[in-house]
Amino acid sequence: MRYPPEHKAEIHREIVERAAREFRSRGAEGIGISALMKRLGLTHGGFYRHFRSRGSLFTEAVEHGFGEVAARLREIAKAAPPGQKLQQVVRAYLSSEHVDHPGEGCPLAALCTDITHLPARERRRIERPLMNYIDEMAQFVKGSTDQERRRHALLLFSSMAGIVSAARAIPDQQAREELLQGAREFYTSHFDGTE
Amino acid sequence: MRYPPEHKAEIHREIVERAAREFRSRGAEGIGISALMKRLGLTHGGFYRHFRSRGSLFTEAVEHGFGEVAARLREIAKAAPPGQKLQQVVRAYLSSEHVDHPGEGCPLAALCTDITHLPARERRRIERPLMNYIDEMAQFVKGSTDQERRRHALLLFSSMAGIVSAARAIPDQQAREELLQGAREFYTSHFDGTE
DNA sequence: TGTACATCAGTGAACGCGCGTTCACTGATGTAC
DNA sequence: TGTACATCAGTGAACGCGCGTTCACTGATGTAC
Repeated sequence: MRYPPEHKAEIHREIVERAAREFRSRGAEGIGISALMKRLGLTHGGFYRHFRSRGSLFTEAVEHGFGEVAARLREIAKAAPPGQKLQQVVRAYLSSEHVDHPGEGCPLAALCTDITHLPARERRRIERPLMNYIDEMAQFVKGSTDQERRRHALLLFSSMAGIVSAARAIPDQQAREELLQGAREFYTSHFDGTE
Repeated sequence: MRYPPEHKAEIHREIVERAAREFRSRGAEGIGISALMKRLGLTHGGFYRHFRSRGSLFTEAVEHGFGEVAARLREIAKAAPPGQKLQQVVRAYLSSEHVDHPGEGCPLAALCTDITHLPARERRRIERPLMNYIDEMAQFVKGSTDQERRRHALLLFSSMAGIVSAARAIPDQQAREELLQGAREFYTSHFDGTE
């Protein structure tokens, strides 16, 4: 079959979006090419018209995930009353919503250990989108210079990713909610640069 | 061959110790039964005299890992001058030593996402050793009641696990060291209960 | 004391399965003439 | 305008491989008599 000229790019994007969701919620080994393509109504054979390999898709999916989360948090900050931008961002990040829906959440929280085990080449591809994400968040974080704000943002988001990961690992609902609640208070009071 | 009566328990322990190391440094899917047994000078067939399944070993290895790290940090606190216990513990946890040697480090930092994807039954088995670890660390953490210290300890160690994971994901050595340095200062100054 | 048998950690071939990847083929549409 | 051919995303069978798991067998030592 012949497809319209924009068709290929669209399918490519659909695969990446779906993969970004599935990898975050099930882990890097949690879904195969065949199952992934089936979810888009396609078969596995066509996959290699779009990607060099499964690993390449994983990297691209992680990159996409960082962009997606940055965009979401950007909107939340935009909609927040002045002086409450960081508070709202931290609340969204440390929400049980985020803990319960890894598929739409931060790749750092959902895939950090998988990223760690990536070949160096792939890991370097991820570095820039990660740093763009952090740099964008830096504007809401306290600090007297841009550099200091960036350092604080990396510290804050690495820590919060740890909180979200740990919350997901804790089966007890109450302990989980307590951790999130405590963390929200702690991080909003120590990193706010917008008040 | 017939082996001395304590032989089986010894081999069992050796497998768990080695698995705890390999899983932490390579991830839950990073090593197979065959390669693991070979590293102990054994063959894969005998594995099932010791464990019901690979998954069961993984859980046991994680449990072992928590005990191991708790013991190491306990010794560090013990050896620290009074008033510097938490500081030393945080320094050890947030050291580049820890970042560079996941195999001997905290399972929360090395395997959090793998733990998240465990079947509920296995995840619950891990809960107690994790909480024992946290509870033991709680004595060094600020707070006016035991409960508050425990809540702070969970917050602190989840956050620090996130820092260590993120540091491992960051290829740039300088950015990594900067993150660790900043985090050491931040967490020692905000959670110390021994000064 | 000697003999026959039981035990059981360990061995390594074999099995089954899933997965990433390849490849010959399809078929609707675009292009050349 | 019509005909022959090229294009290329997608299909699904097939391949190769690794891995978890099983199982018949080994053989040193313990136990029963």
